[in-house]
Amino acid sequence: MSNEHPFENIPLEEEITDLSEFFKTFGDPTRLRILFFLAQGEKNVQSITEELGIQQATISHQLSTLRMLRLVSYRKEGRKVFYSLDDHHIFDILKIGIHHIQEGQR
Amino acid sequence: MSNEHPFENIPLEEEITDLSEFFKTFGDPTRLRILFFLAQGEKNVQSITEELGIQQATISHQLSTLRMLRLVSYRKEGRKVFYSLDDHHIFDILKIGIHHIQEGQR
DNA sequence: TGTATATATGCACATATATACATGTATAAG
DNA sequence: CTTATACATGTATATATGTGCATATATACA
Repeated sequence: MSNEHPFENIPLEEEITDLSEFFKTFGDPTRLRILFFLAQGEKNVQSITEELGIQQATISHQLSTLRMLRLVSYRKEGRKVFYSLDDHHIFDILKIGIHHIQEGQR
Repeated sequence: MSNEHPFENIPLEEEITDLSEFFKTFGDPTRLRILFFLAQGEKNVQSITEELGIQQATISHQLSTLRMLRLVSYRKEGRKVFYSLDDHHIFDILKIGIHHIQEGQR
């Protein structure tokens, strides 16, 4: 995927805006923890809360952000709500990020 | 790259922190515009300033951020400074991001 | 030396954002 | 209908962040 030709055309204003919102969503430790946990498979809110040891309201707020930016999808089952990563892009970006970080250890 | 097994181990606290800083850097329209421009090849500060039509000081501030997070590298030539994308990861992440955005048009 | 050009940096400020606390809504169970 | 459980949402607030303005540094050139 790398070392190809640059982007055919520089993205439009609107795309830049959307894209920055998209990436911004990865830019918070709590949200990243949620995403990495979801990378293990579908999880409900309670189990996320327990895993991260963070207030339930905080988790819900962040899940709301993740939903809006389409980083996660969800499914209701009774009063539980199960979240999962929205598509493979999310997984790929996390992987590349980790690689970049780990290669950069000085 | 996608649909593989989840991350072997959930990243360490420090990796999460570094990673969120890394992604946060993509989460600003001005920085994204700089990155997309640099994806076309090495550019000096002046040309970036002209391309984006933004204050020189603002560009330098953002380049400083991009340098610290190792999204760009640079090279001095006389009093000019030429910036370029640091490694292929940066390019790849931008590409995946664009794909995600463009697929998501409702 | 002195001046112009290219870039970086310090500081201030307005805005954005993450979290805590309280409360609302929905579903299940008795 | 009442109570408990799972989750979402509203509001307030402290902190982080992007940008503008002024100024500093460095290199080239006269």
